[in-house]
Amino acid sequence: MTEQTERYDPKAIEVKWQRVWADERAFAVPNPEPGAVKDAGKTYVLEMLPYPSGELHMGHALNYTIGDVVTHVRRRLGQQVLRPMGYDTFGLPAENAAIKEGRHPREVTDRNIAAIREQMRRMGWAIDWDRELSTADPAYYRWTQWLFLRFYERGLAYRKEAPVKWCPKDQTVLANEQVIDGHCERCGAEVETRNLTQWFFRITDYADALLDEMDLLESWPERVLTMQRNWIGRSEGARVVFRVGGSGEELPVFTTRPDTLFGATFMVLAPEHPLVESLVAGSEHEAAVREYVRHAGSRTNVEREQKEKDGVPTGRNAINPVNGEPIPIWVADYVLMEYGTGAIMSVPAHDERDHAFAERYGLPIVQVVAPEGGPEGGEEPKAGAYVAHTENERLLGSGEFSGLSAPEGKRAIVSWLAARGEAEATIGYRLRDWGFSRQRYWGCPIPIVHCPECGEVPVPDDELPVVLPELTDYLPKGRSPLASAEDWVRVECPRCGGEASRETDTMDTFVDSSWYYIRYCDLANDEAPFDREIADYWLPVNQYIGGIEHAVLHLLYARFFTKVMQELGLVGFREPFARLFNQGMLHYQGAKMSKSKGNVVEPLVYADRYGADTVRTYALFMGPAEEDMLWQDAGIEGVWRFLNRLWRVVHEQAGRPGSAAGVDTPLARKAHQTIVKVTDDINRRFSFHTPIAAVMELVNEIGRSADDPAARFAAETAVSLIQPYAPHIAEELWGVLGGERLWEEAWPEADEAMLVRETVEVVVQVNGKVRERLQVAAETPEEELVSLARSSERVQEHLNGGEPRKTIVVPGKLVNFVV
RNA sequence: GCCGAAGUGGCGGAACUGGCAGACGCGCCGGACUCAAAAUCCGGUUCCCCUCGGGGAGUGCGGGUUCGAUUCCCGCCUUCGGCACCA
Repeated sequence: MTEQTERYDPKAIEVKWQRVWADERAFAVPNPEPGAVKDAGKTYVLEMLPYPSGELHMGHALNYTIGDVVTHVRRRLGQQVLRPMGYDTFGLPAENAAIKEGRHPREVTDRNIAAIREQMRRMGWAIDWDRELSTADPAYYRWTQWLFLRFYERGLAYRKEAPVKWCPKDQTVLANEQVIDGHCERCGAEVETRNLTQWFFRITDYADALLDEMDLLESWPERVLTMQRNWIGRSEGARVVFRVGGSGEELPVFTTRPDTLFGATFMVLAPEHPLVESLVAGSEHEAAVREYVRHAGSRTNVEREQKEKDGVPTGRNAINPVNGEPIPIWVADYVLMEYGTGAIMSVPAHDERDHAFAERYGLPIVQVVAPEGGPEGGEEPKAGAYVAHTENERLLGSGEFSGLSAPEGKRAIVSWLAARGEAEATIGYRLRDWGFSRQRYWGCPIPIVHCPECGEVPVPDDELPVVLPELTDYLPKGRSPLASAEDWVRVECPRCGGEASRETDTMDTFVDSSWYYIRYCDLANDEAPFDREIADYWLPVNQYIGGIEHAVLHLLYARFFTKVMQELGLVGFREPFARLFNQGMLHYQGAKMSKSKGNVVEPLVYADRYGADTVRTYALFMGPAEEDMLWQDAGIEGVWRFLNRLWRVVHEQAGRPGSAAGVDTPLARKAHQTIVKVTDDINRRFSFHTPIAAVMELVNEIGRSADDPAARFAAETAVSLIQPYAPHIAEELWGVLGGERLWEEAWPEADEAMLVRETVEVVVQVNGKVRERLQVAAETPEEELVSLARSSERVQEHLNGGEPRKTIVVPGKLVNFVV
């Protein structure tokens, strides 16, 4: 063997094997025959698809390498693994990238997709390249539009005027989920609230299903479920009807604390509340209220939250239904029109915000609930006492309800009022309908025609897709760029044939990605988005992998879409992703790795230097993949050295006879233990970094005991186990050892016989202090164990020749003499 | 404020069911090879004390359970993440 062939040259071998995999379509998997029974042997492994807004960054490398390890291991365990790839082409990320370059988004995304595809091949990921899609492909978005029409028919997609979030920089409406702390998720600009006519999906109808059906999920990170629960924000309470004094007009409020109704001392309306104007019309308060409402409207959401609470009185009263008492009605912008009814009953003794407001304006504070052991029933609560809500509170000063516990009080008061038609138990949600229309060019057109005669008319299915017109000037202008494509906009009304115009807003990119995971199953279908039988065969996705940033975006939307598709009879499952894995964020040079911070690490730069195998292995060796990880340039060197060591060790063993059958040496045992450890870590614990350490340990051991009769077997084991991480070098070394097509070899199984421990270690203590450790036969009987332990010199020394007062024996683990 | 996660060497991190804390890697120290260097290989590396046999302390802090706790329980502290004028 020459010096040349012995040097590890990742570039050469990686190109070589990637070509083999491409030529053989090594990771393609066929669809089932019609009528095929879904069996346990199928697996769908999916990673969130990339935006083609740039090139691959290390976050992608981590994401897709996790999926790759899962894919390889499951394939080698004999499963049929579907593992496709696509591009989330439409949307702001890609369009903004195109604007920056001054080119057309189609051109930029086509180029980026080509680059990303090439980079993915260079990373050697085991992708079924026959199943590749782009959401901006008319053959794909035709079905996005088709699905929209099905939602529309059911009233689940609708248009209305509503206060919506507007990003002044990106010049488009955003979904609530795309607003982070009052700022645009993409560009960071502070968002405004505008009243606009927009398209919405009725996701709020599915709030309970989205919560309750979390039970159907096999394994999702708790933090994602918590985030979704928080986002949906279900709270049980009651709608209670107050009436305006004098007019008797109804003024319903939503409250989660009906037990405190007797403590309501004033009422507050949001400035946007429709009744505000009529309440003050013609009164001495009119001018001041109008001025307040106007001023509140000009404040940004952030200002509204940060300032001290302020408000103005209307001079009118509301009648508290529990006791008929009149309480003043105020207008204040700490009450939000979007939540509940836009009006609240204020209980300053039991709500922090109401308390602050009451203090400022000298409004009465009446305590009506107290913790158990606090003030007794009849006792007058101290004026100004503010009591925070706790679990075991009792009602006081609440008429006939005094003495009840808070939960009992809630139920009793609500049913008492409900009997008079003045209250009903209701549930409030934080979740709003998903506003999905965008005033941007680069998105899926909404297949609706506006006709002066017929109103909104859906585009007939057979006219789909409504193709996005090619515009040279597509820049955002605050209104939809599509409106300037006059020839495209002008259209015959599908219903009456009269002159009509197309909808010019486009869909949010999250609509495109809400169903892509099903399209992969049946990519070529041009009669339906997918065949139900095929979809039901592959889905739900067995293992979904992606970043935490989509916890309340994509992951919530996709769950919603799936539920609707199931109700439409399109699929037979309610949840799209059975198991979810969120990889952590990467940190580098003291900050989260991100483009904006300019500290991104590009996988291909490192792949050029060390090879893709080193990058892949290091990406997972950094630490637990579900936690944030620190990229260290020195760390990747360690993996590079490991692969070189593996290379050398295997070549040393290549000339030796292969079999390990019947060989029982320390190294053979080590190899078997490593198999168990690696298999267990990947399959049971879903841990990807410790297996690498285990293989490193094995390789070190082989290097130290190259003459062990099992050394060659141990080397084979190491190659086989590292294959999911470093498939190219593993393939090459497998060849050196005389094998071929390792990617199709069975995953190694440990020989049970090698793992039986004939001896166990027993800890011997005197008075709880460890004095000796004995290796004894596993089946040593108790008495023998005790006498063995007692005969130890070191133990006798501490027993001082005396008899132990007590002896504790845990077979196989411990003998403790208590003196 | 509410909810969730996490605190282990100089660093990233191991430790499965309560049983030798610090696997593996980085860094550092020493050695081999070399004219020399790089690369590679071998050994050492939690801290303190030491008569070089060993002894003591140690997994954020304080308690508890246990023969035995990084692991289980109670109470704190700190950090990170999510939600938050949501009534």
